[in-house]
Amino acid sequence: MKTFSIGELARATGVATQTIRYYEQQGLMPAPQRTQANYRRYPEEAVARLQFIVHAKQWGFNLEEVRELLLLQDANGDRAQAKRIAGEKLARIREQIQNLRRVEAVLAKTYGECSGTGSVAGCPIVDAIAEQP
Amino acid sequence: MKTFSIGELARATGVATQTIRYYEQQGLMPAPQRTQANYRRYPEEAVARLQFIVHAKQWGFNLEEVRELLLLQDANGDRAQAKRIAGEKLARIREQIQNLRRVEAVLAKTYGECSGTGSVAGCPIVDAIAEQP
DNA sequence: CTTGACCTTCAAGTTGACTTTAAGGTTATG
DNA sequence: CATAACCTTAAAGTCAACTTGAAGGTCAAG
Repeated sequence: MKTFSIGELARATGVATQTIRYYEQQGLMPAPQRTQANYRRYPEEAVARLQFIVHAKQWGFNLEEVRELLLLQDANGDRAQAKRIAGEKLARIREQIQNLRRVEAVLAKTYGECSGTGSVAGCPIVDAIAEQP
Repeated sequence: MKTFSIGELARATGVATQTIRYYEQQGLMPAPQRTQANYRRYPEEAVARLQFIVHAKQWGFNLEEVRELLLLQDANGDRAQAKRIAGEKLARIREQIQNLRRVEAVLAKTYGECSGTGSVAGCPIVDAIAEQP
């Protein structure tokens, strides 16, 4: 079974070596075995785990949330907990979408109304922001 | 015409006094006149300006963007610039919405599929995150 | 005339997620 | 055997947008 130095792991995943050490320090990546020279030696699973972290981050989970998900996996935790975490995240995502859509609607409307010529005084975009959101 | 101490301005807008000073330092609020005792004295317009900042932030503009909008107003800049700033913001907001919707769709789907019982191994939510996003 | 609520400045601390720096040890290649 | 490309640690720096703290000046009420 292939093992990886931290640099190889970095190249395999696109995550900087310092960031991998940071994840270890933050308890997201388990401390790997060391060589005689005290170099980190990662097993193949480390690639998948690191990729899981990268993916979860791309999904908008922050490191704290990623840690929770990983802990569940490590502890072979129950699915109810994973579902709870995902449910909370889903609620937050939906809230964010609502907020952004409200902004988008008004911005798109005023953007269309704005002539794009003349002084900013009376500009529908600027006026919309000045009013209550 | 009524004038305001920094504390009164803070109470009128819900913005902490230190934050008002910070906005001044960052060039968002103009430096107001001072009393003999070197206390800040704000004119009534300061309330509207500070509220504009608060609203723009609630709209998701960051301080840099708010500064741009305020500069336009101060300079009585042309509407084309305001339209450009708003257009850029609109594009970013739409991108954010797209991303969030993608996440929401998969999360909602897997959330529905997840039984909520049993071990996390094979949980559709966790599996979805482990795969490419 | 003192107490407490204000106000002042400047500097440092906070949060999250890193990145950079410093100062050194190791290993592969020519 | 030298040199470049690795690796190690601990600590400090970065960013945005504040917040907190220290050390002190001012003002209104009782």
